[in-house]
Amino acid sequence: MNNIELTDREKSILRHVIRQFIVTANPVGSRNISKRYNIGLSPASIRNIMADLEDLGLLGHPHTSAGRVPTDRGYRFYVDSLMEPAKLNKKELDYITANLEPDTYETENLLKITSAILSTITNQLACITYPKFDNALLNKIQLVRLSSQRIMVVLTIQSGLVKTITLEINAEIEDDKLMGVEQLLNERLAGLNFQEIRKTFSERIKDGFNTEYKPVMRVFIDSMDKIFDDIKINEKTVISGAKNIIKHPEFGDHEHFQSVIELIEDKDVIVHIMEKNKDISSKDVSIIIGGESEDEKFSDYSLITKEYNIGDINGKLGVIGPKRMEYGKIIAAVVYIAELLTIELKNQKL
Amino acid sequence: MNNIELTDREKSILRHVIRQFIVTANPVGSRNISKRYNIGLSPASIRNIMADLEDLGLLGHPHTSAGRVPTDRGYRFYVDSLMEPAKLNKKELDYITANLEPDTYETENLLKITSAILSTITNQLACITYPKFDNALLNKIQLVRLSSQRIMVVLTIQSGLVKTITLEINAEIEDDKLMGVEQLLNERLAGLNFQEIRKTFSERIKDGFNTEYKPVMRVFIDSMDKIFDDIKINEKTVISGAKNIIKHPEFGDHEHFQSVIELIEDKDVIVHIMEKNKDISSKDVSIIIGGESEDEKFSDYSLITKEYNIGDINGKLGVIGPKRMEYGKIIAAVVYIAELLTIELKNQKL
DNA sequence: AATTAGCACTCTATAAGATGCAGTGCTAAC
DNA sequence: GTTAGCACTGCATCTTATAGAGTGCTAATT
Repeated sequence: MNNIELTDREKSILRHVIRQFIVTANPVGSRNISKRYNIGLSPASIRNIMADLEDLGLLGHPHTSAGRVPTDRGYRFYVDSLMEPAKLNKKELDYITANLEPDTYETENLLKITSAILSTITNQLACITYPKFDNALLNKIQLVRLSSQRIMVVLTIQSGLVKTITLEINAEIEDDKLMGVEQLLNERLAGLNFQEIRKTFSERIKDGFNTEYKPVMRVFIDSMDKIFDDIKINEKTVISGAKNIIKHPEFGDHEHFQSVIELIEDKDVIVHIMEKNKDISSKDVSIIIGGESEDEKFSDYSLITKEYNIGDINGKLGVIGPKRMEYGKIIAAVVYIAELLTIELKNQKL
Repeated sequence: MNNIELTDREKSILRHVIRQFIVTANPVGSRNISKRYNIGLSPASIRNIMADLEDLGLLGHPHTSAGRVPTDRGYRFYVDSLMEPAKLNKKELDYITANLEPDTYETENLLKITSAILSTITNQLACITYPKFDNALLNKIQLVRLSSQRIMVVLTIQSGLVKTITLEINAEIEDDKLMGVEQLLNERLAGLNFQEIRKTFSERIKDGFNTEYKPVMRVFIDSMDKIFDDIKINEKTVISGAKNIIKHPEFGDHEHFQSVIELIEDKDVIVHIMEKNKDISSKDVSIIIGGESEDEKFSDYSLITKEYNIGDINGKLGVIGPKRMEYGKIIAAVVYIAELLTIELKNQKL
């Protein structure tokens, strides 16, 4: 995909420009580089190289007499070939351990806390999706009678997470019938994943349909989507840290400010971008830079995400910020927290 | 509390100033009023009256040669004595009916949708708290075995709402003991409210403590807070509509922008203010204007809230915006939606 | 006695210059 | 291939000028 060949000197200049721009947020000039790093080249030579890099589409100009600014392609090259990996420092690690205690919270709250931590450490927006139940393996179904006409369906999945759904039934159901249905459902569905159950539910239980259980089964058929459908991710996705991200100089004007608000309130854009590149080997960190997202609204941002796992199910967490972000550091943070979450949640008897 | 006596003429001028300021967001001058409303007074006379109103603390000046601006006291007088009640128009009513269908959602989602609607109609921030379980009357407790060492406690309250908590037990519990405990708990606790249960739990079940149920009972004692404690309101409170509120001219600069973000991300300020005036007859609309909140961070905002009820429990919903808001209209919206929610939720067999 | 016209004054917002600066691109010299 | 030199460009910032909206006070008017 990225078959650009650069000389060592070009790489060095490109790296300096991007590094410098990430730190200062100002277009980087030739003189600046020549002086700051004693690179053994005059500003004029650096200008020539910069011009070449611009021809290659790696750098750009805001206007004639401004310094150079990385393009999306420039960032991409930097991330793929130039950047050296970073590590979290002691202070950051301490902050995480001090604040993240997965076993003390219920899942939803854990997500909020994790997101807040990730955001604080990176000084960007953080987001985290609720784990997807699509691949969840059903351990068992239990039916609890709430009142004469309402039952609660309790689904336990292999990882130990529990999902409950309340069903309305327009008829009195005797206790023994309820237990019969419970047993039937368990026999037919236990061990399967939700996706599979959705596809083959009617088929699997159709013989139970012509028995005394019919009225209850009907309710289950009707509510199947509600019970086994995946959760609506963007309702459960947490995005936090607006107060961090708006301090960056790119959000000085009203327009960009508004764009942050939109990003946070309509989670669809972010969730969609996070979901999109699912075909990319899902264990790795995914990095999406500006226009690569193919979403106009996201063209000023970058997104770094990674999967985390809770037994049989998984979600994603990530960081969103202006393209001018410290990729190395943020990747380290995302990876660290995703892995921490995965390990801790595995140890936890959910 | 507000024993200011004004002449009709003063009232009229004050009303005009506030009305005008609410619409235009610019300090209102004497000439402006004299021309716009043919009030039969020259600018000079109006200036005299304005000066009087300023002495009374109802109006203020941003600087010497600017027009007048309402003070908190001015708004308060307006809201209490000057404003005439407004009604929602057909378009707004239609919008609400088209979007709010309480019986199709689970509670948490319903809150989100309600908040979004309220925000759209008023063009301000909307917020809504999860109903407080403090006064909830316990209907019954059910214990569901999730695995050998985990049980789910299902609490059904009178209104039909259900709360579930998962407990970890460090010992194998036989089925019959579980059922015995369930029965015991129901006998002792059903019909009481959560607050009462919290206070008297150990007392009420202490005789069950020296029986074969001891190990299970111990877990209940230890987890009592988790089970019967009130939900942490600010975790469940929904605030939405930032994209509406930031369009108002008062949020032109960075500082005010940041203040909105803080308000949304740290819900504590809002939740605290909403909770504070609970002693005021809780059925009525509550209006808090700027400094009346006694919170520095809230001094530029007003808050209009009302209670809504789901059977035995209740929450609050409200609108937050700059003090320069259309009080009449927003009160109408808050009242209407709170009542709609209450009625609809009553009809709903939860 | 209340109202109004007139006027000097104040503060702000906006536009228009003026100036400096950072940086480029090109050419010619090294 | 590299660098010095130079003309040029666009932006940011500061200053200054100007217009406008509004006040407060005083004196005239009703």
